[in-house]
Amino acid sequence: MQRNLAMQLTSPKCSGFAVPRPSKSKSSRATTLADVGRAAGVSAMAASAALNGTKTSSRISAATRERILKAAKRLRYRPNAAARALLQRRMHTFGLAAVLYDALEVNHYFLALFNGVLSAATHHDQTTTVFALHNWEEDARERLPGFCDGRIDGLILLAPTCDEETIGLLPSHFPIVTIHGNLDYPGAVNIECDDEHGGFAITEHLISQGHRRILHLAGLKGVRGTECRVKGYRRALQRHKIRFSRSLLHYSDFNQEIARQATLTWFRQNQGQPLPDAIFCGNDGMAVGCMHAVSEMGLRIPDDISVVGFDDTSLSRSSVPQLTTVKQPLVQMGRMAVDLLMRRIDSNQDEVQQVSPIVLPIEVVPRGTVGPRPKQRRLVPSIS
Amino acid sequence: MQRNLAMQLTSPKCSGFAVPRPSKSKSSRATTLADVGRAAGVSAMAASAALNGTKTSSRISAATRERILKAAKRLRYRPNAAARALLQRRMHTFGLAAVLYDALEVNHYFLALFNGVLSAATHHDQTTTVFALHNWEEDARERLPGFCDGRIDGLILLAPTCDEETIGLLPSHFPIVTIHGNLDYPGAVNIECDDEHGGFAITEHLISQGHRRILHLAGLKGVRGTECRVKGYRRALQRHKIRFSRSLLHYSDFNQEIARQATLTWFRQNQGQPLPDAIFCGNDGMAVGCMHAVSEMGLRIPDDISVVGFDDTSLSRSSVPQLTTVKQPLVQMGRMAVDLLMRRIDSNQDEVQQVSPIVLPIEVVPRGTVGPRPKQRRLVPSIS
DNA sequence: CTGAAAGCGCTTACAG
DNA sequence: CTGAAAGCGCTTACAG
Repeated sequence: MQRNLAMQLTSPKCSGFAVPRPSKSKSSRATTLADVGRAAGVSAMAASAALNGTKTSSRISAATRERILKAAKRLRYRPNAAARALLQRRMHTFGLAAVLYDALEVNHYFLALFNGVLSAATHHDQTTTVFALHNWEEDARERLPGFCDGRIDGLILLAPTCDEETIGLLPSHFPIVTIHGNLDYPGAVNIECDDEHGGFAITEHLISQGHRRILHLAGLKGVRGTECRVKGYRRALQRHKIRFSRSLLHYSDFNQEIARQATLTWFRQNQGQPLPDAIFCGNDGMAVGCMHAVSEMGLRIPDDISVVGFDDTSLSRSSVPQLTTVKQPLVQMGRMAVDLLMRRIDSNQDEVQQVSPIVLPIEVVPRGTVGPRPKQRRLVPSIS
Repeated sequence: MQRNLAMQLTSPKCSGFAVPRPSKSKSSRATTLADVGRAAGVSAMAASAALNGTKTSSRISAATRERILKAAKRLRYRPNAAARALLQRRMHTFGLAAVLYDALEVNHYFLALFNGVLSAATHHDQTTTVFALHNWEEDARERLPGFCDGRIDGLILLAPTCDEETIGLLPSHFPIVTIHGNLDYPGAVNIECDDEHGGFAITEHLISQGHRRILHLAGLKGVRGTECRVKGYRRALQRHKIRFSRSLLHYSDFNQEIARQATLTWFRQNQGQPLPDAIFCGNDGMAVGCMHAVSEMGLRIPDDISVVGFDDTSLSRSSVPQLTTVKQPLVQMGRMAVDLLMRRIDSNQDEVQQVSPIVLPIEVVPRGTVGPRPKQRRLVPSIS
């Protein structure tokens, strides 16, 4: 019991036991400021001043400074990051926490955001530490707080299903930015895109091609992004006087294989009904799964049926034919998350600055999976 | 001049200037061991002993220890990572350096390895810091050594084109593992897979389906992986008494769009020649680009022509039809890199332990893009 | 068996 | 204008 508590409290990395100091011999020890000073015949402090170019450096003569710089270069001196961090309370590193399913589409989505995050991090001279969580429930609650132990200065959460309790466990005032957060966490900025408008625009795009019987294969029920897209879908139907049919809204999950199965299931349940003109999928990975299912049933895309996705991840350009989809500016969102986080880290964390959530615009990207509405009405074929 | 040198020497994160200590008020300062001790009415050292469960903890009475644990929990105490690192010379973090093109296929390849790296890192209670490089030349040489300043305990390099000079710039004895390294760097373990056999096996697979006129759209010339695959391709032809034709070996690059263009170029240059039975592409992304080109020319896969890739990244399962390819155990390679690195970190770095490179087996994965050799001989169509 | 001190590597504020 | 000291938060070896 007491043991357990101790385990909980200590950082996971030492598993409750103090790690013995490794016996490194001199040869493998990194060069220190003292080494540089010794080599240049000055104190460590003088070396520090010369190398950092602080105002105190003015007192070091040009000749001495040159000697110091030369020694530092020769010895390949690098200021120790841990020592600096201890002093400055800054690791110049932030964390990126995400649940990385094995599933494709989450990866593609992650990859795009990650590109943005990394490029902005490099720009700010920060490094990025990735925390791969198993889920946003127990695992996040158990491990996330432990990461906020000085190894990172702030945290970006890809938090589609993160709840308020989890956020509450983190140190108060810890700089946090969420992307596609499921809630507006107090004190955290959220970045998302206009999902409702995305659902609206892509549905309207399909309607503009003559489609009227549009199946929406939606993402995971209850997730904010899913519900907003459904809302947009329904608004577009209403706007164009198409009656919403409950049988044309089918919830599934953001996963290629699950979406493939869900498509087959829907077709099985609706045998003999009129074939949908088009299928609007919750994201690109789902659309690819849906395309596989449609193709298995002997239907051609876009001749027999149109299919669209959401996100505009790299998947949409690798499918054959390429996928018509809704572009979320994912790379930009990743960059923005870093910029916002940097601002929060630099600012005084005590002034509670409630920033309103950032909502980015979306854009329909027409590619090859949408065609005109088929002339000939067909029924849903029976599945062997 | 002197300024420049100073800039070079200081860590990039502070850009040559000392960062002023941020004035954090007490409220946002993290709980320290002293705080815990004070709350429990003992010294910081006693608190440390109780929380760490070291042998010295035996001297702390059960009641006192419980008081300390309670205080620590109440105050949400987390041992400061920087302070620990300073003492232990361990950040419990390693770096993963890679050039992350915007191009698709490198990302897919990276993603698979990254999954393996992250899962093994979690298993070892380590965290992973990602260093995104622009290239393996100037950028790697300039920035990589600066990362070895104590913020990471070791480095995994995805180094397809890294040269020996770059490795030489890193601190000697710094634990390094390379994946698909282009050279055997002294002191670094390299992990790769049996590319030669992969090229051989997939070519033989095509031959077994009756194909004889096999175009090899190879990856970037000069990269070890590329050349090994070419070698395997040629060995398979030879084994089956098919004369190698220089016109059927076309070097390109590991990039979807470049491969698409290269395919079109090859077809343009070979108009009127017999159509290849099959195309063996340097990796999956190239295969997808090739599929797009082939499809643009009005040819069907696999009825008119077969296409195969290499790697078995997630791309191969998202194309329609799904791609026949060669499986590299990328996730496993990522895991293995971490395991090896951990062993190097834990071991005494002074004993130069030259480990022989690790070569993993490959496996042909038959999917939907390979069919029997078309009965009817066709010629390369002309491109509009 | 317990407490005070030393030290990891660095920088800053403070004596000389 | 320069040098020695203090301190970031922690742990370990060493006096009492």
